[in-house]
Amino acid sequence: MANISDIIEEFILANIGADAMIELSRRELADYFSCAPSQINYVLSTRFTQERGYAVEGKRGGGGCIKVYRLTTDDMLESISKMIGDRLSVAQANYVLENLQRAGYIREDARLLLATSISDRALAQAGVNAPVVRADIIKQLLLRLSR
Amino acid sequence: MANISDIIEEFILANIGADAMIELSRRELADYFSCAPSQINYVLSTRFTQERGYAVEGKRGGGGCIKVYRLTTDDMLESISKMIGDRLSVAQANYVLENLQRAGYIREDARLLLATSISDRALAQAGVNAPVVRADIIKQLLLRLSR
DNA sequence: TTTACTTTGACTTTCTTTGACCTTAGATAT
DNA sequence: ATATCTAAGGTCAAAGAAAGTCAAAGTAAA
Repeated sequence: MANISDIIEEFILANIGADAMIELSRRELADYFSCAPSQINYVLSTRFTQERGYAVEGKRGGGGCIKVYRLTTDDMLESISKMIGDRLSVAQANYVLENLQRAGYIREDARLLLATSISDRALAQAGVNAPVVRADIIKQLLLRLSR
Repeated sequence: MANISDIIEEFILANIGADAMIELSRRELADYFSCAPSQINYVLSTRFTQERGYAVEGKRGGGGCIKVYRLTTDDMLESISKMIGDRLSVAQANYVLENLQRAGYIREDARLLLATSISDRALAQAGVNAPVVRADIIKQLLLRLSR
């Protein structure tokens, strides 16, 4: 515990604040800590990953910046998410969506739209991969709902 | 957020008003924000696009001006379906979803969930096909919403 | 001594800003 | 009427300003 990455991690953690978001400038941070700009990317990609409960979003060009969000996890969603394997049929996915509605995470209109988005028609182009894509979509939804 | 383009965008959004239209003078705006006149065109062509639900119309010569309209529901479904080809980027798909929300077809929570379901992460397994799958999902949504 | 983690920097991609040059519409003079 | 002038807006490409990627080199831990 003394390397720059850890220090930068501390800094971000300390400043991410109550609204669970921080907006930073890669260049300024790098200047401040006297390191290569890409060091910031390294810290973000090793410490502020989705698995650890963070989302990172960057914008390039003049006035660009990097935003780091803290996701707040919910045990129930996490456990559902673990139960889901690599593949999901339309029926299984709909079952999950119905549960989410029942549990109050989503309303009926959203459920119907989501059902459309994971339907066989919508995922036709994914071919044999459709069940895998469908599982991923549902997993991402669970992640999103848990933040 | 500190670049002129974003500030000019804010300004236009703030002034477009209830009648969904604003008439502006390129010269005056550029003077006001101390930028090149063509900066205004840049803002208009990157932020006030059809995808995002706006139409821009300019008139040259003496007494010329630029009018920015916010599109309303009727125009929208039509222009959106025209816009959608075989493939759709995440950004494009999100504009569509934002338009749908603005037009009152979907609520914010549904939009966010749908955004998740067409994200790169969710469609990662579709690989190179992701933009095609994404376009299909959006098309199916439009079909569902229009009935 | 491996193996995993850090640090660095060259190169890429994306978005923004600027300026030179073009086109159009109305006004004015002939 | 017609030609010319002038005051708009339009286009495009080059330069600038971020952030992103990746691989090589350096360090620490097992």
